[in-house]
Amino acid sequence: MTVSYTYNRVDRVSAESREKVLQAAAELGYAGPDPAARSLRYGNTRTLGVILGEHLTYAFDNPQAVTFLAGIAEVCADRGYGMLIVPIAGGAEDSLRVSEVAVDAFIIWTTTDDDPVLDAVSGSGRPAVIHGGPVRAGFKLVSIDNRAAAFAMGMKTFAGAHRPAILSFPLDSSRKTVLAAGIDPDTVRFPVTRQRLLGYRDAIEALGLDWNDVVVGATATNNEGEARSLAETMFALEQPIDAIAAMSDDLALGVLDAATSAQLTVPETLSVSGWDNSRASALHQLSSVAQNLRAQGALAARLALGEEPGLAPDDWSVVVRASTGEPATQRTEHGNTPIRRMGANREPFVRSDGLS
Amino acid sequence: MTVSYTYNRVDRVSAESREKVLQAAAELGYAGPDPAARSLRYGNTRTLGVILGEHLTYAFDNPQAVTFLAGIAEVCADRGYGMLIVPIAGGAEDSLRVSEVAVDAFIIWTTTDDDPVLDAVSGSGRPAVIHGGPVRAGFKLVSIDNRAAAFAMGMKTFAGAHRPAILSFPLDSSRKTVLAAGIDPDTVRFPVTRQRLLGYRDAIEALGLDWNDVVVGATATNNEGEARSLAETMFALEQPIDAIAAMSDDLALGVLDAATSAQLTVPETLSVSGWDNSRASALHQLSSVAQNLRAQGALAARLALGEEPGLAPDDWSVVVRASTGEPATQRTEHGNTPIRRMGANREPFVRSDGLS
DNA sequence: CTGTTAGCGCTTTCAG
DNA sequence: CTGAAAGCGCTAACAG
Repeated sequence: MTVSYTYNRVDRVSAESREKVLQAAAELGYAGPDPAARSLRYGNTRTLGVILGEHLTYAFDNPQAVTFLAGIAEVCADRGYGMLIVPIAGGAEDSLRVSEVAVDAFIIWTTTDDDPVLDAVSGSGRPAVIHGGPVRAGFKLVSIDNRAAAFAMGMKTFAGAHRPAILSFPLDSSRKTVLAAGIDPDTVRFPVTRQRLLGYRDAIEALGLDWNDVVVGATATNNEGEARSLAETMFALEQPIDAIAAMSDDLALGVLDAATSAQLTVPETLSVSGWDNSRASALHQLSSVAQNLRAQGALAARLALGEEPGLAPDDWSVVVRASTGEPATQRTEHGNTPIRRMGANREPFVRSDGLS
Repeated sequence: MTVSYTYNRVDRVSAESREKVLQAAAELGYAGPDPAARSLRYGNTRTLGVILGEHLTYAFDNPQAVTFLAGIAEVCADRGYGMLIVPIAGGAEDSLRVSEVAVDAFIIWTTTDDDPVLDAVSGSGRPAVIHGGPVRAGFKLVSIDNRAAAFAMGMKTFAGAHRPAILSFPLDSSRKTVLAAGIDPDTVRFPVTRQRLLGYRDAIEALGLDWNDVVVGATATNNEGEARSLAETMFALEQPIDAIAAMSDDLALGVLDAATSAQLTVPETLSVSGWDNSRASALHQLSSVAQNLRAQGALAARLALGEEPGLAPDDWSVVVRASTGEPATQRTEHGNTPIRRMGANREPFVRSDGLS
């Protein structure tokens, strides 16, 4: 039939025939080429698959993940690619769903080292870009150097402290709330969390403190309320905590709230820092690690599409505000770590090995 | 080949053959059935298409849209459906993209009455659910009664005011910033915005005020900073504004900020209300219209999947806090409007006609 | 400019 | 339990 040409090669069909075809289509209720048949024929789907954590719906509650998604969406909208959110629900059927999804490539929001979904992605044979970690053969990685950033922020947060503590994301998939000292970072299966713990430990040791004395509180979710109650527990310890580095601004805000209730002055009796430089962190004069998750999302999308982006998005920086005792609005740039260099000749913001 | 059975009807193939097939697959690098071919054969894709406003990336910056998405995601994760975000970029090619996308049904985040994307969805012949509006033959609608809710909140916000004003979403797709009196709501092409303006006008008239005196400020984006500067202009008018109903909490927070700078006391000299009952609205004692966008997202997804949900999500309510001059934390339930009744026999939270 | 043919990879009869 | 054949709807290549 000429009908295919009518829809695809407008120039290779006479206006007359074209009109006839369109008319017939209208009568028959034909809605144009079927996309599924098309992608079978073409061998591609013009769709990117996005895999969001252990359960899809957690991700939408997480402003960082949403920002990352916005970056992917930007590139997809520009290139005309669909963005297919894969229905991950934390069950055994997740792997099946990954292999049953019609996409050209995958983008994965950071997950545990041993998430079976990663095997399913490998098994699908399609290109994959992972954000944050874990590092995997065949997967491209988009990530800041979380360890270096945590180290830099740890140095600010813990400077002068005697009883430092860390407020962490969950340490394993059980997501149990934990409060303990001397946690071994290497036992943590979430690579981003692990790298940050390692970075904080680096700072503790650089400051001459003992890691085994450092209390780590891990919340079940990235939730301000939970952070507040953990902080309250920390303030009630025999030797009360005097510095807390939190892995998100939400957690840090919970700490600030608890500090207000406990009438602790920040930063004099308590130094606090967060992560991701949210609007709220600026509002509350909270020192925070800044990174451009939107740019990272866009980068991940470009890599997934097989583009070779020459320009890297900004790397991380430490934004120092009043909560860690330095003059407000001072901004210290970092990122010239051994792993990722800034400046004219900086390396591309991509790694496919070794970070973990 | 027996290979298909290996993957689909595990019971109809001997363990031995199955093993052989799997082994061969591994050697040949066969990654399992191709999803595109599968959906061609099955005639369905197990994927829901989501269309987000005039440009995809705006939506991710809009916490309300994100909450709605979370609701869709919840249902998709549960049912094993993919959630395909259609790459809408505000150009002529958007319609093409809609028809080229392999999905079983569409969910549309509210857009203008005449958005051509809607025609493309109609033309695709696939089921569609629209959130907020516009109302269209063949599309299911999930929406609160924005007019009734705006009326109820208008009555609280404008009570006792002499110079009321409204802070609105854009009035047309040009998204120009506007500040004018006596706007005719019926000229506004965004149905949600139109309904809310109509509701506020109903309140103005019920309070014996003149709509032609009511200043309407429309921001280009849902942005606190822009709201602040519009509010500042309003405060500098010959007869300064003494009540502002805003269509989002973000806008209302900008007003509160401007009020603080202008040393206006809230609610004594300025009454303010917002919309969507965000965390920040509670924090700042801002009266706000509450609706459960997450439940609406979930409902939209169930409808798109052809389910007939018996239970409707909660309807809207007016949450009165200190910013409109009533005792804090008092909560007035509404929703028993002519259009959508609450209570034991309430109508399903779905309409497919007439709201606009 | 138009019509025919083959085949993308799969699953589902239907026979063996 | 396994094999063969047909066809989902499309498009690229080739002939007319």
